[in-house]
Amino acid sequence: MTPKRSADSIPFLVAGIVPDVTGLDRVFDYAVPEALAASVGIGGRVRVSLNGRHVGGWVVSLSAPTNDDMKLKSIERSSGLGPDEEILDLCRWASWRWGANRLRPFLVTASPNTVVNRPSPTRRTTVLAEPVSPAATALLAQGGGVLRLPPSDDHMPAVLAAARLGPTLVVCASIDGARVLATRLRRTGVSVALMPDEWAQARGGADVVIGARAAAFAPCPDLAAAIVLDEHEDAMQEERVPTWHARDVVSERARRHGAPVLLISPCPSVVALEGRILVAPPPEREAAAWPTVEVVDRNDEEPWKRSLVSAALIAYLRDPSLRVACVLNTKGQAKLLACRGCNTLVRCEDCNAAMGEDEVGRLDCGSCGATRPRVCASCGSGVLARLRPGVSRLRDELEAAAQRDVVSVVANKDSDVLDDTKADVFVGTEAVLHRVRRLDVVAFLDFDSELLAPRYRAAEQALALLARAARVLGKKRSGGRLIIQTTMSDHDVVRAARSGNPSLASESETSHRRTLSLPPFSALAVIDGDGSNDFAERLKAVHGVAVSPHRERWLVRATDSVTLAGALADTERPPNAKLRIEVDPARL
DNA sequence: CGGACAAGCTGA
DNA sequence: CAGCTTGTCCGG
Repeated sequence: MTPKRSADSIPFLVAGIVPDVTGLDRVFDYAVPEALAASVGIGGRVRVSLNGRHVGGWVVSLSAPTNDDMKLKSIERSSGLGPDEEILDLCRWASWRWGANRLRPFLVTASPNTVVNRPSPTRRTTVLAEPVSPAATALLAQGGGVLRLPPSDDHMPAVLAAARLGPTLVVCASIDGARVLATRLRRTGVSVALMPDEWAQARGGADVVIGARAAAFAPCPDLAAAIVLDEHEDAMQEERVPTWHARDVVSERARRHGAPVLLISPCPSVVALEGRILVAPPPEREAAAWPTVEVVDRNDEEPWKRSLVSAALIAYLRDPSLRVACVLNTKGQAKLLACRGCNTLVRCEDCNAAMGEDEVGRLDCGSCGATRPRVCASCGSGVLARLRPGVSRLRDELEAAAQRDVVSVVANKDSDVLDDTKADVFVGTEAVLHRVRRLDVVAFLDFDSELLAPRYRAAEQALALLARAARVLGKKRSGGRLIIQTTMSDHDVVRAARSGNPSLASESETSHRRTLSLPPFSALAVIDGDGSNDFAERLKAVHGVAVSPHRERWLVRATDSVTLAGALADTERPPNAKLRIEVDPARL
């Protein structure tokens, strides 16, 4: 459409602009001067003057001017490329899907970190590198699905299978993982754009565009296939609102292109599995690809006497030929309580999760929010014992047991390098799995606290933790040992790891979620902030949506994510509300 | 978000 | 009533 220019004061084109200003997510109209008409396109980044200050922004629409547009301010200049029209539309979808009501956070994610004025020309090759995964090839031919690859299996053959189809988007759980894979892919002659730094090359058309979560919004012209590696990882979901998930963004994006998606994981989430084909290796091969798992049953001792340093563990600690990591997650979890009278662990009567103690001395379920008096449910005794030692005491205890130096590995500081040559025994949070190399034994000292964590995804996250350890240890024949200390040796997650068959966990988790109507059998959102009471009241009227109070906030449960997103988008927000809407909450 | 402006509070 | 804080509105 060629706009008419009847007078000099009527702009050549009118651009809808989203300013790059947090807290201000509205579209403002600006005139596109004829001189900029060639360099300003949809999704492009521009500088504009807004209310007396110069700010960046994105062009989200272009239209012919009307007579009302005579007094519009003009765009000052172009400041490079942003998302193309398709990605812009994907941003709109994601904004709707995660109840964001604003576009800016997605536009930031979809834009390069530096000014990119033109795409970098990239050599497009025919990918012929070997080896190619036959399972991945077959699954891609069926339109994609979930590929369960054991923890220490190489991802390259699956990525190469996808790259044979044409331009492929690969989303990894970490930027480090993406970097390693990018380097290996380049060695095979494939052209690779590593996000976020090589945005211009991605836009120019690389064979493989690869990066961490944000790469879900990376340019990838003529997308032919997409892969999400380690779909089960928490890092796949943005932790701030809008809490978008790379799996869901990539799936929607590929669907729009008719491109197949592979969700690859040693322990796929039940959300990933729902409605998708699952391909797993033959059971014997998969079992062999997990390390040897040894379960130390902690039921043998009375709960308050139980040491985290079991006799079985001591044997490994004392073997000077073994490098041992002891994992104890202490971050943000309630202390476990047990009854001194009958040894029963204190659990919620409604949802079975472990209960903690609140400030007023009542028992408090971190999972469903129920509370009850501080009394054992099975024997009525009020004498409860806390089951958690301090980490420094634990280090001393381990050192005494090991009769050699024990290094405690603290949370990931900026210095990712840890001198892991000074000792052979380590203790710390799961960070030890990322920061210590060459381990022979990984011991989860208190796996109950993972299995009973007050989050509805606790079981999946517990298995994810075991998978991470399994990746460090390698296959059974490499001799690594995974030790799980727990009172719940029959738990499906423990059985799944021990038998190297994640279906044992995912099948029971699926039926559990179905029974409790949790995702993927419903869609959840948690709402709080100013105006949330009014907003929740209005949501109650929407068909297919249930609203209930949950720990000082509102829990919204809908039949599915489309209903949920529709309800959140169509329900009027109170004026001046400062709502915080967390769709698909990672923990609940 | 950040600037403009109005309304409310305080102390001399 | 100047000087300051707090709240509300608005941007093209």
